[in-house]
Amino acid sequence: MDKGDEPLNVKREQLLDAADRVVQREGSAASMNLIAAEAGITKPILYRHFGDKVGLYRALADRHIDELLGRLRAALATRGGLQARTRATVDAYLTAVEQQPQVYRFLVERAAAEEPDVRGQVQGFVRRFGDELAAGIASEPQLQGLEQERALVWAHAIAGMVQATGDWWLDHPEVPRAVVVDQLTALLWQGFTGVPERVQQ
Amino acid sequence: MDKGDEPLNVKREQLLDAADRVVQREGSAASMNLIAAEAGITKPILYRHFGDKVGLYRALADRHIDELLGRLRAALATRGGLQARTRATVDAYLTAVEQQPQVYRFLVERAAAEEPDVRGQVQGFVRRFGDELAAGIASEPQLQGLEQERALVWAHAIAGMVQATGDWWLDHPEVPRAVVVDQLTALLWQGFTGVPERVQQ
DNA sequence: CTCATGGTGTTACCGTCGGTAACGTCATGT
DNA sequence: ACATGACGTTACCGACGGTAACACCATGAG
Repeated sequence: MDKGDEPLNVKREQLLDAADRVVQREGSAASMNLIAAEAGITKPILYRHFGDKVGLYRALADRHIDELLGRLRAALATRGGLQARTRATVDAYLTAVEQQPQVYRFLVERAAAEEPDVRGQVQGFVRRFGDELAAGIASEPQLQGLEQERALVWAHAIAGMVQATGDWWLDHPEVPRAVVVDQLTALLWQGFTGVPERVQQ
Repeated sequence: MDKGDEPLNVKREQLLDAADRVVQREGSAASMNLIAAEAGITKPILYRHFGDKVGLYRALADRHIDELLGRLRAALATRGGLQARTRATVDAYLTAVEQQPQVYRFLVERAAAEEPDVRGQVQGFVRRFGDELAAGIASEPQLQGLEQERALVWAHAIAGMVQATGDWWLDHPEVPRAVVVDQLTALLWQGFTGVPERVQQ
């Protein structure tokens, strides 16, 4: 569903652009009125295009999610061993956090928490990342021993782990990204087993 | 701070009890009016006691957080090897999720997302769990090789991992808790290293 | 006895939010 | 000429978070 009619979605994209600007500027104070004003119009048009607020938020989130998910997919599909690809994926995620913190916050906080009632519908960004990751893990040659259930649990665990670390890192920018990536990769790779020796950075 | 004046906090606790009931019953639709009505009073009294909405939410969250954090601390301090204690802690967390899903949702969704502006103040539940965990990891005899920075990153990573898995599990109750616990422990313990063999459940 | 204090409670109001009804305008193609 | 439909408006609604103003007791001190 939601294919892409050519003439209709022109305006729609403009509205989303405006909404994006407001979110970027106002953060969580982005209201329908503000967004409409930014777009140079008034509320009802917004509602005709997106139904309601979560509709707009979802549309807004989908754009970024699709792009970020694409980057993560690409990182996961690079050449190299599983460890290197794990590292690349984690790095891609944290790079996104670093480059657009406001957008990132919107994705994990608003788009996820704004719809606690319609649960099961959009699931927020991390959830989609987790589902995606589960498929990746399940089809990983090196991990063929995994039963599907484990792949699911692990995928969502890993997604949440990277997300929480990203959140924490937002408030601790003094730690270089490479360090965080290294430590996450190490944890993912060896867990507590490989603990005493220093990470080979 | 926030010690505990004896006569004053009697009413306060009653109000928090009422708020608790509303949150349990209404979920995210818990408004100040509803809470006041549940307590048999009107809004302004609520505001005199808690300042504003996030004040109430914080007081409400703190009760549960303190209790849950206590249980996690206890699990982390049981006798046994690090692995067994890791498992116990993960299990304690997921047990809380299982027993009071509504409260748990409130802790991670509302209390965390309700105050995106006052960031750095309460930080939500998972954040506090992460900080606590960092101290635990740092003082762990078996993990003395860890630099402090790594302990921090790992702690928040692990906290987020368990939290995200808990969230996911809320929507997949068909998976037994023990299975989730086992798989999380395995991931934490060995990471991808120990992957091909089945978990010894 | 009086009177200030401080906690408990109320009603009535404010601005803002998400959302909608009703009404116009202006191209388009038949 | 006329229906269609997208684009746009103003004006309104109920509910929310939050506050001002006022009232009702107890207490204890002068």
